[in-house]
Amino acid sequence: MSSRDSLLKTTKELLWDRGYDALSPRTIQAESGTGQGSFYHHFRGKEDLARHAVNEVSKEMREALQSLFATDKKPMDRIRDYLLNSRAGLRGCRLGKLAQEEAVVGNSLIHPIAEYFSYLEEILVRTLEQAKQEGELEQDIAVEALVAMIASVVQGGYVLSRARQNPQQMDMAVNGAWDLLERMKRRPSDDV
Amino acid sequence: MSSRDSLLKTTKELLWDRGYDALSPRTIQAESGTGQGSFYHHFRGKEDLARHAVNEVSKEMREALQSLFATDKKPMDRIRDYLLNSRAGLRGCRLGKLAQEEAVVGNSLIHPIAEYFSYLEEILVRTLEQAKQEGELEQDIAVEALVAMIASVVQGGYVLSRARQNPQQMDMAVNGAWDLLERMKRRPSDDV
DNA sequence: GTCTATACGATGATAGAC
DNA sequence: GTCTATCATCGTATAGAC
Repeated sequence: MSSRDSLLKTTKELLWDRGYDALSPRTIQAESGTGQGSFYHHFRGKEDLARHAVNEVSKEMREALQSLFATDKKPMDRIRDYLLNSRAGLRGCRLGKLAQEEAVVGNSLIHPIAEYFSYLEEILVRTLEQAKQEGELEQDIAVEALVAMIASVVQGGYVLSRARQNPQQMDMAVNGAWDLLERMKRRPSDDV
Repeated sequence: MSSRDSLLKTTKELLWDRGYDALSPRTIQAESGTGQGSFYHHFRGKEDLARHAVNEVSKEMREALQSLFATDKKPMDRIRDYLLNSRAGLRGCRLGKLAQEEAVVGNSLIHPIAEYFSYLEEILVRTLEQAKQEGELEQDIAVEALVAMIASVVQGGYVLSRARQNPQQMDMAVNGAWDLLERMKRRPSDDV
């Protein structure tokens, strides 16, 4: 692997665990086995490297979303698959965690992060609209709000898991959300 | 205000905005108008001061919860009040934000944070159980999961608001959650 | 209780040789 | 492309005078 790739790969991992502010060029160099020379030859500096890394993470996560939703399953089953997807609650969300840092908001780093959540919203809206059309979901549900709720439960699950140092908080949160959603699926008795 | 109080007050504010890691004794001194002498006279160091500050925040937030839930309203109305409570989405949760920092987890700071969320869980469980007893909520709902979902939606609302730099994400998330909960309230037709 | 002086490692980056 | 040397500044804390 080239020095550049090595720097990027290491930075992606370190960003996940320590965040942006607590990350130092020296640490990245040590972990990736590269030196000053490579670091500043390939990137303008810490922010530049981090931006490239976050861009990659954002892209990877959008692709993962896409393949998760690109199935023949019924809309609400895709929602269920998303919600109940396995997650490392204690480690936190690769992007959501960064959004909590002051040094990230008001920085170029926020854009690829916002882009991911924007895409998540888009794909969830599309899926729920389809669920409505196919009669899986009641017509009078406010889709935008429901989408924000679904995305929030996942992000909040990470926060609770970390705050309580208990990975199960994540599982309980998404299960609670799915429980409600499932009951919301149009009942036979509601048929027109 | 005494130097000690001034240090604590300033630290609580700075912790909210910048978090623990990005906070420096020098900054606290500058913002609070105190000097080295006062800082290290009243506290052992940065972590000690931060712990006192977070303890106070945790206590304040638990008291706020308590007074929010100490009403004669029906259980589900108290849940509604909690969910739809006004929140500064862009600023983030004073405690949830800290839980995302690596320097906080695995530190004495995590305890007052966990304590708050533990208390929140307790109070929500109690309220939902009461809602069941009073027939406001269907009997077969899993309370623990629902509670984790409610707490998560709030925390996730903060994350989404910051990630998208849009305070409305918080409002949409809690509204989406309340919308589902309201539909879950036991319908007249379900009466035994 | 508060002040100033001082210390030492870490941070983020530049300079120039190879 | 990569290395080593160097730098100004910040972060966290101690020492001792007042």
